[in-house]
Amino acid sequence: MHMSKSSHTSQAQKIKSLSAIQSEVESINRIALSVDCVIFGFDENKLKVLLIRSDLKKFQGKWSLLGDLVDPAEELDEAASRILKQRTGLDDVYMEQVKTFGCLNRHPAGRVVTVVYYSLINIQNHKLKILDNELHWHDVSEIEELAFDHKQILDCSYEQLQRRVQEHPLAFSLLPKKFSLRELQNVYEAILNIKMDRRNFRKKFFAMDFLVDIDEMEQDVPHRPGKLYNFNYNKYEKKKKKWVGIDF
Amino acid sequence: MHMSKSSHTSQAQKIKSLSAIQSEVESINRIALSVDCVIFGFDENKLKVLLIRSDLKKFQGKWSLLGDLVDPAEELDEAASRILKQRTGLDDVYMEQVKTFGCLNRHPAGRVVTVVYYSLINIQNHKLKILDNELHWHDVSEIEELAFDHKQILDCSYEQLQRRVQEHPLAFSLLPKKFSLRELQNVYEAILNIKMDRRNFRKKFFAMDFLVDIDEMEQDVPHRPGKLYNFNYNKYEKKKKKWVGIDF
DNA sequence: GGAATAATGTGTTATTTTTACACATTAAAG
DNA sequence: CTTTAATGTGTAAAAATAACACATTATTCC
Repeated sequence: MHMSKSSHTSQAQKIKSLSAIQSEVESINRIALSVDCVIFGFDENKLKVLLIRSDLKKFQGKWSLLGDLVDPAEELDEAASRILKQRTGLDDVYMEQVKTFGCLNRHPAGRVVTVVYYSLINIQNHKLKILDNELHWHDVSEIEELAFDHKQILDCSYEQLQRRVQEHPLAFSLLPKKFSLRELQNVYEAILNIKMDRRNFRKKFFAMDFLVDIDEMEQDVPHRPGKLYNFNYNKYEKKKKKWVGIDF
Repeated sequence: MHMSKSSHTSQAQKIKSLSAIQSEVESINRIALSVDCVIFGFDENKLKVLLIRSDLKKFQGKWSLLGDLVDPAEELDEAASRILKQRTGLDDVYMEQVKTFGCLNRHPAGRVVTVVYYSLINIQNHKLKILDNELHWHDVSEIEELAFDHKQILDCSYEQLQRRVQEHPLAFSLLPKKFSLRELQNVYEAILNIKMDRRNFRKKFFAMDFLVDIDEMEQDVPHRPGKLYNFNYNKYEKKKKKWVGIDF
């Protein structure tokens, strides 16, 4: 970053002392910064997102993403983890920065720039431990309105998830460690909102060779049980693809 | 965004007045916010990036991206445009947000969170109008060290460009309106750092059917001149692909 | 002006990847 | 024991990608 405003006149080198910059940084040029978390889960064959009732009068009754102000002494990633932990009791989940939203009027309390993260959670393994403000899971496909600009944030995060899930092994973060191929396919179908051919889907994943047959079967399913698999992250890290190809 | 810190005890609905939030937003919780611009260009068959000498004593002699603090009354995108305009005189260029970097110690003057944008510029059409602080183009492949965390920011932006250029018609922003197929291929080869088959490349682009043969030839080239083409953005917008496919 | 040079322009074949599609098997439910 | 509903498996057609060579044209250099 480069802090001086150019004068447009001289081509000379301009040097500033650290203290000159510090006064700019410490002065009026500061802005409230928040982190918002879009927490995705998968249940009943649907993609879900975790919402609370907005605790702001202006948006009373509206649903809202989970967020909080960033402390000036706090890393962004840590703020995201903290919010997740504080609001849900959950820990150690997949997380990825999406984008930063900074519209002047996005927050009624004044200028608040927000850095958005999305998380992927396996709902079965991580039962919510805190339920303040009616915290619970909503179908992504049924959300029409949210507090603030959160609908726009959700849409953007969902689109990023759709893009990323096709090129990276994210789907497994939404499933238990042991899963059947049908469950895996259900995740893809829910996220991408398409139907896939079962045989081709199986062929594709077996060809990738990242699934480990753990020699167990589904339990307590109301139909013929399928085999269970693990995803082998080590193997993936070793042989993951280098892209290349133009396609638009 | 949701601002209260959860107490972890009650499951009741908690409501805050706007003024309560405002005091949080206006108080100590504010952070200096900057925008940094990674400005890519293409020249001599190489991908270039625009750098200045850091104007900060601590990094004297080091090269730096173009950036500035964001004014609390300024949109993020506008800050990025302003920086570009102020430092280079350039206007109306392709721009995309990359990511936000917020490490506690990334700036010697204290906590400065920076939102990174990259831009794509056609160097021929946009001659630099301001040359303060030795502003000029550097080969991306030859950059080894930069001020602040700017090397990391550059790497991240370059990787995003590599990913995006394969799925979106970005390459044309680096070229003049009229370009030859060879120039187009050179852009891809430079960005992706690979060699491509000339015949297959042509076949691919003709099949896409977004190139318009403008019935002109290259001028003043030291070899047989090639035909010139435009990119038809309208046609692209109409028939652009919806992805779908799992591949990692 | 003619020969040498260097890049443009073009088609076909082999390979790989993707898609489409049907039937026997197994366990649970009634 | 019969019915039901899901699992598990292979092949053939179609599409996309990769590999590959030669004639043409303008420039450059004698």
